[in-house]
Amino acid sequence: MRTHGAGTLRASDDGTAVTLAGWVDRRRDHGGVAFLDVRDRTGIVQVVADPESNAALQVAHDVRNEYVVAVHGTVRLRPSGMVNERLGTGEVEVAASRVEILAPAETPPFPIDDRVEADEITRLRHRYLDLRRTPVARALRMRSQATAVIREVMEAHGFIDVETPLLTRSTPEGARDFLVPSRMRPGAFYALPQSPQLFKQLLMVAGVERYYQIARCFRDEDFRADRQPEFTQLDLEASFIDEADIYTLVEDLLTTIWSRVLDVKLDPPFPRMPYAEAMARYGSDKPDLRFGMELCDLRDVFAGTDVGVFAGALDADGTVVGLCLPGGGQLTRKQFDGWVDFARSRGAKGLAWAVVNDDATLRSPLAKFMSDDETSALLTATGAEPGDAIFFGAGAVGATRQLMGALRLALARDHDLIADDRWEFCWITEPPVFEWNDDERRWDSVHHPFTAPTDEALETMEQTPGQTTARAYDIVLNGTEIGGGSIRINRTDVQQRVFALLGIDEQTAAERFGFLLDAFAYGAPPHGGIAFGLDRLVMLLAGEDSIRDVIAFPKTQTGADAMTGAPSSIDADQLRTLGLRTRQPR
RNA sequence: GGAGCUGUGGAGCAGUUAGGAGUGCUCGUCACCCUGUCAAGGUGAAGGUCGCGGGUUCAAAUCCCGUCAGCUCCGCCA
Repeated sequence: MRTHGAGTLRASDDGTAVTLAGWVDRRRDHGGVAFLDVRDRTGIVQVVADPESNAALQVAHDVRNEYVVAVHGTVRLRPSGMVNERLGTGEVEVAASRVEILAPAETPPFPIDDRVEADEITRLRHRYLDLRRTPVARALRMRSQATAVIREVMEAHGFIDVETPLLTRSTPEGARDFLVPSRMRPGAFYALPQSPQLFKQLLMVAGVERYYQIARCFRDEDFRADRQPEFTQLDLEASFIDEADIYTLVEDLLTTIWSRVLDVKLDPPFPRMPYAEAMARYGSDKPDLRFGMELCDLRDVFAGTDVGVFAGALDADGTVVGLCLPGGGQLTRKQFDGWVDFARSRGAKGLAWAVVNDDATLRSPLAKFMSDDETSALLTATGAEPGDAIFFGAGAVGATRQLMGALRLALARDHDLIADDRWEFCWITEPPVFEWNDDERRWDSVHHPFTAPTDEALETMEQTPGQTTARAYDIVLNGTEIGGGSIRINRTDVQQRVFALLGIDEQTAAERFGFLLDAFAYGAPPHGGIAFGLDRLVMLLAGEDSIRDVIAFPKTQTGADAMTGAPSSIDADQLRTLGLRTRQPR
């Protein structure tokens, strides 16, 4: 149907007879001559219809934006001085002998224009039009490139792609499941997988040794800019490996992706930071290392202080955390109040602040309670200079660090302190195995119940569950967790001890994971793996702020597909077939 | 479950703080004119339940209450 891509034509094609087909990106009609910018997936080229070919000119008068046309003509160099340097094809144009309308088009509900960002809901309702725009199309291509490189690298390392079921068994742990009713067994349900976790471990027992899959996963939880109910993981698992093997493999994979997709050279190995250190220095298990502003432990500075809130926190075995904002002395009282509100909205009782004066004294609501020794120790500890602001959080250790970590990010964003041209990868290692669930009064898994504790932690696991470190790792890029995994438990005795701590008795374990435990009885190799959030990875590659921008047909925050109208009600027959009845929603 | 922001011709915005006639800007659309534009240009025209419902008021896009939708965040996401 066509001989060339519109965007591929160059001066060297001068004189070539071509047939193009694509959409009319824009028409400029001068009456006696008309220009059509014709767009296809390769780009845009200018087509000229002039009186030398009256038939073409007549059709050109009739076409409108987004009409689908075929153009027969000849490539020629543009007259001197009329080169368009913003177009790859700017040196040439196609002199049309014939223009054929393949399909007319309504005026689109929003401009198909890279410069205009229409309302997101309008774009999603007509996603097929939104996808015509360059930025969105570019993200899809980048995603395809990334998955192509992933397959290449994984195959080169001897991994094989194995598909696992989408209709599987519900597991009450973790995220809420999406459920699918069974017609054959009314009242019974499949669950869509939250991840292929159990299957990939079974593949290890099966002797696959090296598995990977680009797998769709489903979690019925609330949305964020980087969370959709269905998303894609690069999932992998290998036998007879340890953490170092995973790090090497992943660093090779990511380095290759960045090199091939962005032509950016990364510099592995990536830094590794124990979880406890990340929490202490950044108040986050996914620190953004593109800027400094580390948290500052002020417990020593304020030991025995007269500042009431600090003393109260320290007496209760809590902490005082400082955070220095360079140049923050410029903030107005109202702005400081705004950050206090920020802290309160995140559940903190308050947030204190101080500005460092030129003479190294403090301007602060708390200044009159602080001794000179405390002030100078504070400046030394935080490294604050005159003109800087220091924020203080006080309270329970975990919550305070988390609050100050969130404040660190928000302040840096607000003051544009984040270098957006950097790729700061980081491994976060040895997170806790268990976390205390205060509501349920029990220990929960941080990762999942098959995560192996470190050898050292294993000895004291029962005495101090909260301090048990895991052979687990997350990989973080620019403050976004892009992947996480662990070395799994392959010894029955260890698995039983972990279940015991989690309050999962033998019978419950058998009901929920019996098939896995049975399998492990037949010779389970040491194994481990990792899963990447592919959407997040591509989001960062493409420089986007939301994974919706790298998913062809994403859902809105209430789980709706603005285009198809899903989820929709179903008719009574379908319900009857499945043995279901719906209740009137209130 | 909770907090915040947004909703004004087809698109993007201003107008809301301090109530006074659907007021304005840029683009698009339609008609006519136009032989070198590339965000073409010129002349003219059409196009509005100010998200929806209720309230206050002589009078509401503007104030109040409710509600819907979108987005961001907290909780949630082994």
